[in-house]
Amino acid sequence: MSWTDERVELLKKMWTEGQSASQIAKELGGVTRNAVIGKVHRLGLSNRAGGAPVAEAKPAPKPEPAAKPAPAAKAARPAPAPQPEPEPAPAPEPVAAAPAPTPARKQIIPAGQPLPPQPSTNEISPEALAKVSEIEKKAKRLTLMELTERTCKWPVGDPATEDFWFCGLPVQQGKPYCEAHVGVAFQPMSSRRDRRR
DNA sequence: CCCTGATTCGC
DNA sequence: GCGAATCAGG
Repeated sequence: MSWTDERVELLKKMWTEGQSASQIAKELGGVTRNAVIGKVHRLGLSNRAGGAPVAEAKPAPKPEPAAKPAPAAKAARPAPAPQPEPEPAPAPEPVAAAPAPTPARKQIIPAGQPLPPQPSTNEISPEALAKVSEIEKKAKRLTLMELTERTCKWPVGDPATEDFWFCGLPVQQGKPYCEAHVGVAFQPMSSRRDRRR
C-alpha cells in the first residue's frame, strides 16, 4: 500500500481526532502502526494540538550554530488525548445473540430501569451457562475504559449499580467476547426455531 | 501483558 | 519517502 492522498487525508483526520496509531493503521489497512507513526512524523504533525499555544519551557532556543532552524516542538503532550474509543460498545449482537447481561448472576432488581427484554437464561445450552458462571469468577472485572479489542466485552451486573463490570478475559480470535461468553452470545440458532415475530 | 508514541536507519 | 526494529514509557 502507498500513501495516496485519500489515505493521507484519513490519516490526518484520525490522528487529529486523537485516534491511536494502531487504530489508524487498522482502519487504513495494509500498514502497521509503525508506518502510521512514521508517516505522521514525516508529515510533521506529531503534535495533536489544534492550536496548541503550548509554550515550550525552553527560553534557551539553541546554541546551535548550524543553519538548521528546525525547532521541531516535540515531546510536548499537554493532555489532549481524550481517547474517544468509538467502540467499546457492549451492545448485544443484532442477530443470533443472547444479550442476557445476567447469565448466571443473581436476579437483581435495581430501582432504575430494569433490564427490558431479557430473553434471559433460557434457550441456552446449560453447558455454556455453566461455563460462563465458572469463568465469571476469573473475570478481570474491567471498567468500560479498560476494555480493549482483546478483552471480553461481556457485561455483568447492572450498569446502574456498583456491581457492574465487564468480563475482560482474553477474547476469542475476532469475537468481542471470551470463549465462554461467545458460547452464550452466538448461539448456533438452535432450540428457538419459530418466533414468527 | 497489553498498549502508547518516538527514533533510528537500511532500503 | 518508507517502515521494521527498537526504544522509552504507561
